[in-house]
Amino acid sequence: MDQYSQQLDGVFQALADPTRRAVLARLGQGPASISDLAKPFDMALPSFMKHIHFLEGNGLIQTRKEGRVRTCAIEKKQFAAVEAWLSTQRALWEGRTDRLEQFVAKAQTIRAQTKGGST
Amino acid sequence: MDQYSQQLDGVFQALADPTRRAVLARLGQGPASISDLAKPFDMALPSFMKHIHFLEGNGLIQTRKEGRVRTCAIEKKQFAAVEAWLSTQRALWEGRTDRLEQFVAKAQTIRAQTKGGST
DNA sequence: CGAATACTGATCCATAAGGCTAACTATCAC
DNA sequence: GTGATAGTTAGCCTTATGGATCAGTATTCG
Repeated sequence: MDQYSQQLDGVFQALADPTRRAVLARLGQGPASISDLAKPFDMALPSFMKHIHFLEGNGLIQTRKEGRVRTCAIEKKQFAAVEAWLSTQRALWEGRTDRLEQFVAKAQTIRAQTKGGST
Repeated sequence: MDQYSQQLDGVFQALADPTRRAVLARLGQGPASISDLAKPFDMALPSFMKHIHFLEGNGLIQTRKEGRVRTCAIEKKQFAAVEAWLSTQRALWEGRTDRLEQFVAKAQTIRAQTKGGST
C-alpha cells in the first residue's frame, strides 16, 4: 500500500503551515465553528477556508454543518501516522532494525522512486 | 521565540516529500555519499541535490565534503521538535492543559496571526 | 597531463500553494 | 420578506516547489 506514503505527504504538509497548526492547537481544546476559528487570523475568510479544507482533506479534522454553522473538530487518528513514521525512523537509527522495520524502510525507498511513475 | 514555529514549518515541509523521507530512512541506517543516496531515485542529480539542500537547510541532516565526495548523515535533533509539537498537541486534547501547555497553545495561535505581519 | 568521477551552478519550466476580491447561497432574527 | 450572519464559489495573482538540462569545477586515476 503506497497510500501510506501519500498519506504522510498530506499530513506533513498540513502540519507545515503555522495557520493550520494553530487551528489544530485550538481544536485540541474542543470543537469550534469556522468563523470562530478564523477570528484570530488576519486573513480573508475564503483564504482561511482553504486551510480548513486542507486539514479536512487530509483527515486532520472533521467538520459538519448544522444550519448555517459548520463546526470543526480535531481528528486524532492521523496523528498516529506521524508517530508511526517517527517510531520507524527512531527504530532505524537505534539499530533496532528487526525484519519488519527494515522492510518498511526499504519499502519507503522503493516507493519514492515509483511515485512519479504510473496512473 | 517565533523561530520555533518557523522551525516546525521547515521540518514538517521537509518531511512532506517522499524522496526526502526515503533519504532520511536510508540515512537512518548510516551515512552515505550523495551519489550513493541518489542511486535509487529516477531523478537528475541536480534535482536530487535540492532535496539534500532542503534537508540540510532545515537541520534534518548534516553533510561534509572530503575530496570530491560529500557524505551525508542524519541529524536527530530536529526530530525532537516534531515530537515536542506532537506532545503539546496530545496534551491539549487529553485535557492535561496545565499552565505551560496552554500558554504554548495560545502562543501558537497568536504567532500565526503575527507571521505575515511585520518586517 | 588527460580522462573519468562526483558534485555544483545557473537557468528554465509547469504546477501547486497561499493569499485576495467579488459575488452568491443559505439560515436565522425581526 | 428584509436584513444581518455564516459560509461558499469562482476567479485572479504572486511566489514557492520539484523537476529538467547544460555547462562548469574539483578530485582522483592511469
